[in-house]
Amino acid sequence: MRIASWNVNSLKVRLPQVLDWLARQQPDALCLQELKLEDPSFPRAALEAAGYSCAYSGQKTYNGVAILGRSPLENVVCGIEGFEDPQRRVISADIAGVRLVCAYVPNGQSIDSDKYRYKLGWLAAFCAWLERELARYPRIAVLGDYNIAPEDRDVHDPKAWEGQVLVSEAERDAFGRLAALGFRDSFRLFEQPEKAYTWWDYRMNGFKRNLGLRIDHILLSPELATRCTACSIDLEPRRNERPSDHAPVLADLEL
DNA sequence: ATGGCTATGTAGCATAGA
Repeated sequence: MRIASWNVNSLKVRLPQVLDWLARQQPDALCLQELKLEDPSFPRAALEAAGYSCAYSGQKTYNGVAILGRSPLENVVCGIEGFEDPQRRVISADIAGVRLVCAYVPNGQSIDSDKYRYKLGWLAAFCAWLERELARYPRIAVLGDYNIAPEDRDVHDPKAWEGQVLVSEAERDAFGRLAALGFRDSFRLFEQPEKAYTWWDYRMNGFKRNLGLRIDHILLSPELATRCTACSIDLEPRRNERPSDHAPVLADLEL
């Protein structure tokens, strides 16, 4: 089973690229973030024609998440149970005996902003909820844009980024608490190239110069981690015309 | 030099992303 995650930064703009990518990689499930469209505008027909069923939770302009599956998606749940949040950032579903959580963690803007405090509170609620979900679903994967670079090796210039949003100690602690629950960063289960990132700034030729961050992750429950055979970042879509600023991450599971 | 680019909403710029 191949699962994947991609922050598309507008599904409306990126739909042709998503369809191309689905045809090329043929994932069994794809989690999308930053749809930036409302549910009535979700391109359901085009994705179903490509062979994917869809579960989505969108809003105007910002945020929005979806799960695409080559087999039916069941028990779809939107949001973090018990955490009121008007921002559409989480959707979960069962597919082929695996529980998938698609998440778009808040960016945080800067460490002195209200958005940073919202991010930390959001992460605390997310972590507490995932502890309960992990107990319910031994086969659970949490995919998405975490907006956290877990370690300095996930940052092109750790000195320049030191203490900033996406790499701050409090954010890395939150990521560490997910690991403490038993979730494994699938990318680090395997030997990987140096300077592997999933996001590059549109400005300053960030991608060409590989000035990136690894902030998109596929976390796996212990049971799924033992069944994971590969994890990689696909750089090809970042080379497209009008690319998303994020690249997709993929993981293969032997179930 | 705190800029640089992209997308959205909405009609000349403001907000947000990371």
